[in-house]
Order: sequence, then C-alpha cells, then structure tokens
Amino acid sequence: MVRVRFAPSPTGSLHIGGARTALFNFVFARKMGGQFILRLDDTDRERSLEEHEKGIYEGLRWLGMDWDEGPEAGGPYGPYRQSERMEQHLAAAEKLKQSGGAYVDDEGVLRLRYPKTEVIVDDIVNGECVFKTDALGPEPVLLRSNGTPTYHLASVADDVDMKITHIIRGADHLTNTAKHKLIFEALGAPVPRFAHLPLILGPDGAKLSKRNSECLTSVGEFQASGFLPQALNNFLMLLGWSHPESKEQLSMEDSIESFDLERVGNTAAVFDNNKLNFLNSWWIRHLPVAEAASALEPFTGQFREQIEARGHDFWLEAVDKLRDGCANLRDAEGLAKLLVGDGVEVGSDVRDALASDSEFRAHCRAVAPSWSDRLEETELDADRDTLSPEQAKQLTNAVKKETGLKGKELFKPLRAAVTGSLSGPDLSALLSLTRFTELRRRAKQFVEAAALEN
RNA sequence: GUCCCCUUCGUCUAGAGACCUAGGACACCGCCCUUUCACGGCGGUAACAGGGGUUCAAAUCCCCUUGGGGACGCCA
Repeated sequence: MVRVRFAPSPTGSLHIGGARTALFNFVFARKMGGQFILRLDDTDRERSLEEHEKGIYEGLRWLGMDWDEGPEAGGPYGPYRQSERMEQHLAAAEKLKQSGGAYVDDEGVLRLRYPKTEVIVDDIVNGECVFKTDALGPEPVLLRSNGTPTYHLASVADDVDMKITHIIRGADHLTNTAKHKLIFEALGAPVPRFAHLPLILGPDGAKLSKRNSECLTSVGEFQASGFLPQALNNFLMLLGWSHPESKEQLSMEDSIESFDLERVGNTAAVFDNNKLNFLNSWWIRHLPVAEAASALEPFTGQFREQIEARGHDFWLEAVDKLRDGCANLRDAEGLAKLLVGDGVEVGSDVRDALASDSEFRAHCRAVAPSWSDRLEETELDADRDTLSPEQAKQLTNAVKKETGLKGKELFKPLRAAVTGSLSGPDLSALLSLTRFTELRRRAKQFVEAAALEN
C-alpha cells in the first residue's frame, strides 16, 4: 500500500512550490490507490502560526486535494501535528542513543552519528546520488539543548511511525535525504523510496521565492488574482512532468489517470506566466458553464449586486456567450460593467483613434448618430427590457444600410458606442444582454464624444 | 569554498543509440475563418552549451570544460 505525505511547515502561506509538491504526492497516491497524508511539520514553535495552518488547508482544498489522514481529519497514525508528537520523537531519540546511532556531544545536544563514509540515495527522479558523509556538513542535531526534537528527527520518526512508503519532496531536500536515510537505518526501519522534484525557478532563474516580485508565489495570491484552481493545477502538473501522449490541457482526473513518477524530469523549471495565463483562459472557456459562472461571479466587484439583481439565468447566459472575452477571472468586473454599468466612459484607445485616425472619426460620426436614432425609434415589447437577438441584428443592419459601412468600419464605431472601447467581448451577444435604456444612454454619450474630438 | 544535481527553441517539454531534416505546447509573426472582439484552423521564426571519446550509427552512453541551480543551522 502506497502511503505518501505532504508535510508543510505552517510558518508561511502555502507556497506555489509546496502546492506542486502536494499535488504530485496527491496525484501519485490517487493513481496508486494509496493514501495521501497531511502532516504539519511545526516543530519550530516560534514561527508556526495557526493562521498559516488554516491557509494550508484552504489552499489545498481550493486546488481540489483532499487527504486521507491529517491534523483535523485524524487517522490511525495520529496525531498529525509534529508538535503533538514529542513523545514519539523522544522515544526515537532514545532508541538512537541506545543503538549508538546518535550521541550527546560536548554541548549537550543529541547528534546523529555518521556510521560510514558514504551514503547512496537511490532517487526515483535523479537516480543514484552518492554523498560522502564528510561533505554533508556537521552531524545533524537531533535534539536541541532544550530537549526538543529538530526537523530531522521528527520528520524521520514520523515517516517511520506513519508507515510512509514514498517521500516526494523538492530537490532542495536531496542532501537532507542522505542524512535522513542514515536515521532510518539507525532506527532499524525500512527506508522509503525517494523522489526529489526539480525546483521551480523564478523568471530570474533563481529559486522561486516571495522576494521574486515578478510573479506571484502563494496559492492565495493566485486565487485572489483571478486564477482557476484547474489552471494552476494543470500548470503545476506540466512543470517537471509531461503527459505520455503530450496532452496539455489536463484535469485532475486526467493527471491522476496518467501520472507516473518515472516520467518526472529532473531539470529545474522556470515559472512561465504566459503558459499559466493561457491555461487559465482555456479553463475559463472550457469549464461547464455553471462552474465558470460561479467562478467568475465573485470577481464582478462593484457590479456584483446589480448582476445578482438581474438573476441567475441572466448571468449564466452572459457567461455562456461572453466568457471568451475573459482570460482571467478578474476580467469579470469589466464584463459586468459592460453588462450593467451606468454609462460607459470613452476609453483612451477610442479617444486616441478619434484624434489620430480621420477615417475612424468619420465612421464614428456616421455610425453613432445613426445607431442612436435607430435605438430611439425602437419600441421594446412590454415584457422585456433588452433587445431580442433578432432586433439587435435588425438594428445593426439598419445602421449598415444607412451608413453604407460594413465589417470593421461598421463594428468598430458601433463597439465604441456600446462599450466605449475598441475591443471586448462579442458585440451581438452584448446587445441583447445589456438593458435597452442603457444602450440608448451610451449611444447618446458617444455621439457627443465623437462630435467633440478633432 | 566544499558537496550534490542539472544543461534540447525565449519558456515548459518530447526524446531510453539508427524512426531526428529534432516533435508538441506557450509566447511572437503571417494568412484563413469571422459584418465586430475573441475562439478556432493553417503556416513561419526559433534549440540538442562546448570539446573529446565509445559505436557501423549519439540529442541519447562515458570523460572534461562552461553555464545554471541546490545544499552545507540547536529553520523546516
């Protein structure tokens, strides 16, 4: 039975690198029909915070991972907070002291004894890595002078007690693993299999950290910045692993189905915002409409109430027809503004075009009044407050006929008159979703704006 | 500094000796589709770090160099 664990320290928010480690553990466990265990490595009592613990739970859940055993979930090998496992750690320390695997040094701390000059770590990802113990640094401290266990002791003791079969973690732990392997052996415990995942590098080529301001680093930040969990998972899966048939858009199910630790690469990967953005927009477009709608809705910002007031069906229809225009969930606010905003200011792109492009200006001066007039002439059916798609088409055709313009020459000014911008979501859908009175108001505003510019 | 790991298009990667004239994806550029914006389709630019071996044959195996990253805490 495969048993893997994700063992973050609640000393900060869930980091993107941690999320990737968790994801690979999770996907591997599910693929193998094994167990995924969440353990909190909070032996650093000073820096471990409960808010971070909560943040880790939330981040993992948001990404769609659940765990079989963990601090609040419980399980047969608990507790799952290291700070609550002091007894077990001390027992392991005692065992090591008895067996000679560790010794108390001059300063009174318990240290691991390097029993040989060479350790070979047989890693699933990196192959055999040979370490000379004298290059590993001083023999690691297992119990501090205040008697508390360090990470090295606690981690290994818990992995033994929790019957962990595979340790999947970042490549920055490779040298720790050499030390840990010695502890497993000194404890007389079976040594788990190891897989060290290549590190994620920032755009500058250095290990991704909060300091790297060029991109986001915590899961919460990605969530707040309009990324779908599906997109982040998909992106993370593709960092260091590839689908056997080169499939690029992967749901969690796809990843689980085809995951194989043997296919994990061993070269560090640079975080590529372009790809994440692409996957985000892909998932926004390909999620079931209802899911996309509920993901987009919280991002409608100041227009949220008005959107809600128009009803759930309205929002579903709007998302169905207009989500192509959203590359990021944050774009929902702009979309909502187009849908329910009171008036629309003429954007700088349109102003620039009006000022510099005489043809465009001429087209606007032809289209805008015509459009406004058509709207004024139109009577809505009593039971509705928006144009029907057919009416919308009739109106644009009428403007086309009157101005003799077609294609971009017609639609660019028309778009400006409806949205105040040169680009945006599908115009015809917008025309039948925006309130008719609002269309009239915007048209009038734009007639004036177009007339002013020279 | 010492040790460990790594080095294929700008980026993520495929590639387990002959299938490689090196494939895909993102980004970028062009064309097509589109009465608009996108989406989509098609095409283009672009890589085996360098040098030595081994082999009939090397991106693939070995060695050296270069470059990058990581680790060397009574942090985890």
